[in-house]
Amino acid sequence: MSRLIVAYHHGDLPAALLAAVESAVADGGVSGVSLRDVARRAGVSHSAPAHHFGSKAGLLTAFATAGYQLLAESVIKEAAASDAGDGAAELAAIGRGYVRFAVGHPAHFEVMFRLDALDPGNAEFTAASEAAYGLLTATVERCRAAGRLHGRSPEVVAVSAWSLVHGLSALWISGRLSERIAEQDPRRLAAAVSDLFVEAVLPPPGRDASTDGKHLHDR
Amino acid sequence: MSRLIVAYHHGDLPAALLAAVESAVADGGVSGVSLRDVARRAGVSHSAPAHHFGSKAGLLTAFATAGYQLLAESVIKEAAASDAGDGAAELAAIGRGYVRFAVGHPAHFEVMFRLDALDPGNAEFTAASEAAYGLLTATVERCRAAGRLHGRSPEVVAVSAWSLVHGLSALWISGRLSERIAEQDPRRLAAAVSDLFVEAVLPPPGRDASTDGKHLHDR
DNA sequence: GCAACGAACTAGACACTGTCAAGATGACGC
DNA sequence: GCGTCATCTTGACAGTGTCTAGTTCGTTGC
Repeated sequence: MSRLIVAYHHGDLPAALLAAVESAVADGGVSGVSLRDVARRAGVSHSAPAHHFGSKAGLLTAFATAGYQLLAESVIKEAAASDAGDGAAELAAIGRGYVRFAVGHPAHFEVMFRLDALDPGNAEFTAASEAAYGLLTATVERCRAAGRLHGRSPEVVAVSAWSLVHGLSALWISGRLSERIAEQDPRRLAAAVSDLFVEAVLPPPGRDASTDGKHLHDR
Repeated sequence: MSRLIVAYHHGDLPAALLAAVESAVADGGVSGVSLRDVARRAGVSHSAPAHHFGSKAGLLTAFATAGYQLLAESVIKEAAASDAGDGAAELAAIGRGYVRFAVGHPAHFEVMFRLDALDPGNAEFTAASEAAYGLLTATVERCRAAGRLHGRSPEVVAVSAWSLVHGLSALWISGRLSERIAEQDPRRLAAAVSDLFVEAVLPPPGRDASTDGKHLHDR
């Protein structure tokens, strides 16, 4: 009851507006989103969104923040399903989870990296994005502790891993990838790419450098 | 002389408009670009851009097409500077060239992947993008012929390589990367990431699978 | 030399956008 | 009951993309 302080008129307009953003992005891309269209989809007046989110950038930032939370959920879920080990399998799971999120929530993904359309100073937004990135760095650190990095810089490995899955997701979403590649299931493609990375870059600890990842081939 | 058929009034308005797009994107991002602002920067009336490019999407598509041509130039230049071999060094050079382009022409790069703001059916655009992608697949094919792929799918290797450099570029441009990483020179970061990939994924041909990339470490 | 032509560009209008200021509505504490 | 205040509406403003109709001015045919 006291939870509904904010909800007498409409029900939960902020949530309804965020849902309207999703369908608007799905219909016409981020550049096709307008506050007035979002308002129309939610059945309210044209300036209701600005009242709750301040501006168009504020609305999109809130949507992007929700996206980072969904991303973290997807990554955690996928990592939990993998066998806990020295972090390497978990890193591949993070990659799969990242792409799974991007493909499952293309509208969120698209908005999350449109920084020029967002409010970059928003505290909740940066916190959500920091939290998601922390999942990656923590896992890379576990790989390092387990001797999986073979002397490589954890920073370079983390950036490479992030770039790989981010690039794959972005290219897939943009449609530029599906025109060219035979593998039409993005999740299987993500799994193949993630496994390739982990297997090649993070083979089980050998003597000094990467020595043998051969027994990982048989998946 | 006869080359200037198109140029009696202004000089070369299409080129001037494309240059105006670049500065407009640099100032306010893609979402800050307006046809009227571009026209103002070029010193012409508000509807002159539409006359030459049809629409806003047409103008941005022409700008993105020029971007793909610049990308191909940058990649070719960087690859030519590397010692021609079995393709592996060339692949790393392509990665460096890709990021060098993205960092050197952030406005073009930003527009090139904003497919929802472009005219996807434009023939010159798709031709330019195909040509750029062909440089990558040809190099991966040379690696395969040289036994550098160790039985991996050329398609997966090509997509991984592209995703890696594209993701790195996109994250760098978005500003999300520079907040977190100590290495502040994107070209050195690109070189480190490209070398990591080539060294780990495409070690010199060994017995069967990736066996030893150790002697490549000392660069 | 000179008109007809056509490409390059301008000027005006339209519906649409984001944002702001002011007003209306209705649930809540007292 | 009644003031209070967050929720939401209404109306206005400058700015936008695109369309139509006009104007300017080299080039070409004669």
